Amino acid sequence: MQSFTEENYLKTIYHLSVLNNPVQTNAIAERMHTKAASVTDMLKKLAEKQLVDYIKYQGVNLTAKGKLTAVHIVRKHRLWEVFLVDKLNFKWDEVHEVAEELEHIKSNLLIERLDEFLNFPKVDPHGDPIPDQHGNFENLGFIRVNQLKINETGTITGVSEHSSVFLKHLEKLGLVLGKNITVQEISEFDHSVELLMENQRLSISKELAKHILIEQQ
Amino acid sequence: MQSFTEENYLKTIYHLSVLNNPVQTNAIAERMHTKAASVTDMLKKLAEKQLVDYIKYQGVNLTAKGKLTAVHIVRKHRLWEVFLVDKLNFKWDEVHEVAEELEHIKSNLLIERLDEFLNFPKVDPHGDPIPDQHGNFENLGFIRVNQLKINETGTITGVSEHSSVFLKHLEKLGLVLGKNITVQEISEFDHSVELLMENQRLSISKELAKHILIEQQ
DNA sequence: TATATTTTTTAGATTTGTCTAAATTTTAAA
DNA sequence: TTTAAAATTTAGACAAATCTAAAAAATATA
Repeated sequence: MQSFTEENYLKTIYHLSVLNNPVQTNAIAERMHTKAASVTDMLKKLAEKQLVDYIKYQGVNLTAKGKLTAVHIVRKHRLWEVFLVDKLNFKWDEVHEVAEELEHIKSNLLIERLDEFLNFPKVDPHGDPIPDQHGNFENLGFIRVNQLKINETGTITGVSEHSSVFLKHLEKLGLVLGKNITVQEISEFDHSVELLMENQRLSISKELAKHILIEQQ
Repeated sequence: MQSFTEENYLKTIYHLSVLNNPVQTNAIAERMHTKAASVTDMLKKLAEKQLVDYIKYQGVNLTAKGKLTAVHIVRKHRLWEVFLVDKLNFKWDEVHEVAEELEHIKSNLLIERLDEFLNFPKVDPHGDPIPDQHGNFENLGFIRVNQLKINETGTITGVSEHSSVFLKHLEKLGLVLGKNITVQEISEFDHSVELLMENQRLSISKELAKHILIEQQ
């Protein structure tokens, strides 16, 4: 049985390991708003419990056991988000913080019944895939806007950043799920991306582009 | 903002104070499966935060502030129980432990939306009343036998459980509409209630007491 | 390659909630 | 009312998770 805190570390390592392997101490510290020294302490503890492979000064990778735990938390987080939006009429930028708490509730029966109640959703309100109870994702096939080349086109299907500032900003720009975009230009200076969306041009930073998931035609 | 642990202490004190005032250290320790010394430490802390009035060697009472906090947790607990039973098909004896976790989720929006989603229920699956967001219980024109304090008296005016086993059992005990009862004693062990009815003493379980509705004189 | 910078770890302290064992207060009994 | 028993508190220790400051290792730079 993991503590609330351990679960949060595993989840963070899981998310970061998509971008980079092994995951570095400072990256974890930054994302969790804590200090590198605290992270080191926890990594040792998680390594002892065989939840991560940890090499001093190098970083960590999740073990199979650690990954399974992390994916289960992600599953719970995303199912709760669907519940909040579909059943309780939360807006997609209001759900994250509450789901951060709900994801730690420890009942398998609860989560399987919730899944059933929600009709076995495959993606959460941000378009992120929901793993099944064995930790497997359905094949999703998305890429990120910053990975598109000039003149390539796609449909927005999700985001990979869930802070409300980010989501509000997107909404203000009209960059919401389902919209079609085409890349017009990519700045050599700061890699910002010029988009065409419904005959409107708009420019977004690389930072923003990175977190917009699209499906290509 | 209270911690998870503080909330559990407040809730326990709230429940115990229905039976006895002030609430004693050992009673809290027993109910929370902890030690008296730990309870003393926490009582000092809660007193400092003005959540309880604490007199050394005597016991504690909740302050208005403490009571409000406690009632809010009770509200959340009971609403979640309704959700689990009504929406996720939990049985009434499966809900308690999960609700013990869910009651600590800290979003007002969540709980008000949940209340709405459940259609503003007035009682939980065990027949216990659900306080509103201001901490008030609806005056239903009746209260339940388990809500009476020692030496209080009332007239049986109804029941909230209609299975024939239950009703037959009541009849056998002579607990029928119109009868006057007085509470003589409430067990600290199982909350069973010792009643005086027409000069006869009888003892009934808390479960039974909960489903007998009475009008007070 | 030597030096500077960044990253990470260690050492030691702090906070929260818990515990045991001993001391104190209250209550019950002789 | 004095003594015995029960309840409660204090003192001191411990585990979990965190922090700051200093030391050590890895990486980048000149």
